[in-house]
Amino acid sequence: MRGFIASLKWQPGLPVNISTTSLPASPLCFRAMRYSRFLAPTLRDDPADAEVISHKLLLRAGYIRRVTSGVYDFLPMGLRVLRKIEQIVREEMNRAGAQELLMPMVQPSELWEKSNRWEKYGPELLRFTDRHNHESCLGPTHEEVICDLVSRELRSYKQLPMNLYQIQSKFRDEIRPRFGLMRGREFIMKDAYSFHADEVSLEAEYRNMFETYKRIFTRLGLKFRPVEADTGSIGGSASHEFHVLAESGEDLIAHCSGCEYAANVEMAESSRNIPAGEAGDVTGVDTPNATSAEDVATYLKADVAQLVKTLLYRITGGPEDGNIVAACIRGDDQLQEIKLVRALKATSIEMASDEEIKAVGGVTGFVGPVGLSCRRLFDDTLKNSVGLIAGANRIDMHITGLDIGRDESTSEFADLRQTRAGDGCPKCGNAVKLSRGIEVGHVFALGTCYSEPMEVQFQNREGKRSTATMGCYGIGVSRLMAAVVEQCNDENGIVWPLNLAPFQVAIITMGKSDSGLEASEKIYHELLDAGIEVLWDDRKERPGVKFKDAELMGLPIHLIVGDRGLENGVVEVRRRNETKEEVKLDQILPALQSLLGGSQA
RNA sequence: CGGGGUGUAGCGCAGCCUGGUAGCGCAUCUGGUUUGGGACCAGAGGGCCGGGGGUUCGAAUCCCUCCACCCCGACCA
Repeated sequence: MRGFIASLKWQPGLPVNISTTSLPASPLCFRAMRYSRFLAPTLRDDPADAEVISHKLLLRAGYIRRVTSGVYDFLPMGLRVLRKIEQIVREEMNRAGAQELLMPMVQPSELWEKSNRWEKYGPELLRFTDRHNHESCLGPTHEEVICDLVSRELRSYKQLPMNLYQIQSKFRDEIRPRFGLMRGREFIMKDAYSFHADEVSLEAEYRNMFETYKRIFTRLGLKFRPVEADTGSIGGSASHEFHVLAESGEDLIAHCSGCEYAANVEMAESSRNIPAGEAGDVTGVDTPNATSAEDVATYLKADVAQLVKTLLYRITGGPEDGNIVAACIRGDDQLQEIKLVRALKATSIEMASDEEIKAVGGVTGFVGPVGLSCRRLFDDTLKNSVGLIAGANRIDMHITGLDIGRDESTSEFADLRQTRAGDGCPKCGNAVKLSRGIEVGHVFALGTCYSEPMEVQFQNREGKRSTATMGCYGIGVSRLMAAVVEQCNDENGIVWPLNLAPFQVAIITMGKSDSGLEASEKIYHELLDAGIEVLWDDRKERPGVKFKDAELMGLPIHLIVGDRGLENGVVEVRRRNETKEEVKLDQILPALQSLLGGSQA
């Protein structure tokens, strides 16, 4: 080793000529895509801790490896796919007129204090101090940094609108990371931020991004659906999520069978059949041990929908901070907690304890709206209803004949129930369906909620200082990789679409003779020269092993070079699990180019 | 945060109940036979049995404690 080190010479003063036209070949460069030299370790068994198909397959096929909870390595093949997804996103963002930049992952606490999020953002924000005892965090998102940047550079309305984006790693210390790349703590995201002089301009850009997202997800070959989304605690005027439809999705979305309406169940509105109750006087009835809505309905031989479920929550944030609030819905409905949070302008809610229930006059198991000392909200479907049944706030008792409009002077109504499959669409009345979705994109008209505190100001047409209006637009790039696999797989492994595959072609060399290897190497170089991405499986493995691996990895085109075909001067070209044909040796390139659509070279 | 579960070789697991210093399959390495759908034979390497503490002559095994990871729940008066 010592002699080797001495042989590495640097002579100062000598000009270094680096020719870009005739690069000397590194000893490794022609080996790079030979499987025998390539880091793509496949596993025969499913790793025990992988639950969803994309997690299993990406691990087994050698795309990713786990480093720690919610944090992954992208191996060479994984990175190749990631780059392709990024490139599609990048091309479409650029086409839409956005400019790429790169912001830091480490952010100073000052910026977050300025936006008031240092306090508001929960434990998801990973905070730390540096050696100077300076408080910092890992960026879960970049509104603060972009606002800081733009506020320094923005002077005139003439500079607006502008849309800046980056493709960068984010860190969110999720409560429960799971499903591999689907919900990681560290993940790669494309985030764009637009700045505008007025609402009209923001709306135009929102629409522009909406269309851009449709293009992106279409190019990625995904079955997706834009859905109306909760604007969250941030406020803002409009928000859409883009969901990839998949069984493993963590979100529930409601979509109409008759029109375009689609919304996250966190906010989906819908109509339901409201049973006609019979009016009567409020009467107490004994309901021994009947606490659940179903039990009470059965016991009283009544329709569950005529029951009023009264749920008590402890509220955090907003005007009701620290208070207990009652939410009333029909017995056969479920409370959509996000709707309650929104109705109360709260940040979070939690079910009240037995002591808290008691403190506001309730009796656990027999809580009803009548007689509670706390604020009460009723679901819209309870308006104008008569003959309702509710808890009596006395042990083993309910009341019948309740008419909220008649019996309650200070009744507040809001949409609190969760949409159910079969409910009526709020737009057209047709039946609503529920599907699972993976949220892969989110567009958001923010308004001035960040630009105001961050002082993103400019001089307007009238010469006065004005605050910029903002939009933000995110795409989960690494999550997309998992989402694609969720949709594109079969019993043998991943089935990448051509434009996302890490390699378009796998050369599978079989047989024992040297002629197979020689022919393969020739083809390998021919394809490389033609700009085709190819992984040459030159390993000394049996054919079955090579077929299985190529299929597991999801490579779209397999070129099988074997002695049997070579004797006749042909190789076999297969599309994964589809057609196969024999192609003469000198026709390989044109055959592949036609399969690849001619655009890949 | 709460509840449940699992940590033993790169991956998948057995051994633990009933203590005696570690095993199986796949993968890896060597040699040979094979070669169009996850081969076979022979041999080999690889493990502070998640960490720490305790009980014991002796701990993967029993006890305590910490940690990591996975699953479920945040569905309800």
